[in-house]
Amino acid sequence: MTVKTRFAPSPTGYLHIGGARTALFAWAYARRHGGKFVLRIEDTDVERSTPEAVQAILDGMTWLGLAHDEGPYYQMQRMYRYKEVIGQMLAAGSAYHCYMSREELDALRAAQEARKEKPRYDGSWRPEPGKTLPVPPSGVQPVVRFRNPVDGVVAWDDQVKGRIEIGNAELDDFIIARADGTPTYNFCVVVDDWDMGITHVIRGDDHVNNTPRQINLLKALGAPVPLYGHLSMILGDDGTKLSKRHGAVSVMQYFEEGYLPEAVINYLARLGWSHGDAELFSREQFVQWFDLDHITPSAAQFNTEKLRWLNQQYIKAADNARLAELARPFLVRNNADPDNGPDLAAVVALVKERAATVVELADAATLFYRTLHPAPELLAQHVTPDVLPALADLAGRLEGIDWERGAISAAFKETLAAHGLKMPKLAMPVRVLVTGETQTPAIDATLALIGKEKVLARLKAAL
RNA sequence: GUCCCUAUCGUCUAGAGGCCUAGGACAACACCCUUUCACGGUGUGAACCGGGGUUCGAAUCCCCGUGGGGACGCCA
Repeated sequence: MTVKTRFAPSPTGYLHIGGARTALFAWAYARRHGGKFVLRIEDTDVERSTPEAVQAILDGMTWLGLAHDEGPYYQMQRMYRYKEVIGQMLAAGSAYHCYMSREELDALRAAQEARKEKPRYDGSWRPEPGKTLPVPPSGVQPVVRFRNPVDGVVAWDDQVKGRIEIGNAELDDFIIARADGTPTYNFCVVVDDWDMGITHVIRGDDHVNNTPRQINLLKALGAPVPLYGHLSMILGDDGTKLSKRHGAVSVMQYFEEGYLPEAVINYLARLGWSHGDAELFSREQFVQWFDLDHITPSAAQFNTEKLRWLNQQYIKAADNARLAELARPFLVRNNADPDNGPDLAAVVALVKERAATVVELADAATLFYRTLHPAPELLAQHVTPDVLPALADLAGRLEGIDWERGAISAAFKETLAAHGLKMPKLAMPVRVLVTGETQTPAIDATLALIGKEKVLARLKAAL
């Protein structure tokens, strides 16, 4: 049997971090077993589904590198199939028309809640042997309900949570087609998973309660029941449910904040899954290791600090030319022109050890492309009158050398020796004068990249 | 309210009855390295929710509490 998994988002918003992890796990499972990964867009909620959201989900998956082998399928394009199956179920008696109005239903639920009961449909229109059904009111479009078994339990061995059993007594006859004829979620999922030959349903655990209904439906249809694995939810940094408040709405936001997709993948993989003590591993390694047995059944809290650390590890290891291209737009945003100054890849090589994100990388690179004027208090603090002679001496020595790091370093050391100073005493004022900052890479390497002319001009301006 | 799931350092987690005086990682703190800031290195503090069982032995199995989460839609 070929493994087939699917990711089935509803296009009502962006691909958020929880959805991304679900997609990652479903993708990895298919890859791990040489199977297929299906993308299915569940757009039957016409009110809330948008083409923009579909695109956003596609973009997010692409950025993360989660390619699907089949699809995307769109449920709205499969209406003919759902209607066909509903017709069959009606004919077979496993589904029936229900004429209870919304108002009646609301009243029923309200009464049940008042009695502290679990709100559920009471089966008024459910056909039973020897039971006389009410007369269908005229002018009312009926919904179609599934005739759920009354007795027994539905059980499955959840691939992450273990065995789960739910009594049929807890379930009611849920609606599979609305009054306007459109099918509902639980029904479409079942028909799709069946038609598409899905073998492993890996999804969020908010679907645990839907699973028994879907299994009953599958059985009524004579369809095979796939294996289910329910992933617990991801909580925000503050331990509460993820929402817009946490700024983690869309995975693309991580792109905008300067995270590398491989870092996000690595982080997400470790959130709720583990392989011994392994923390830092490639996508390929992840696919080789991934299994359902080591998924944590409880909810996990998102930790931006750790994501940052991982991202930093990936930035340090990343190719300079690639990082340069990624940083370029952020440099431009900083009003720096990356084409007017030292080679960006060389700058990136120098600053990447002190950047946790591409944004920070660009920020650190900015001083190489823009004249930054030091704040007066920095000048007052570092460029004190007693270092002026040493600075003048240094400027003189720099003027006569070949402009490369080793020679610059030598000029510093000679100046230090001549004036009996320690490195920071001289390097800090130079740093402030030339870059406008107190935090830069090693001063000799920094000066080497900025260029002789600019360095000398800025130094002399202070003397 | 009913049903379902869940519970190890602040956080992510290792742990499948003895290998656990509970391991790793992020974060914190200290020290080292050092040309500022970082990086890197070394080290320290930090957890099995509570109570009952089962067992020679329980973080691991069972039960009951408690905390957290989810579901109970003509949403998905």
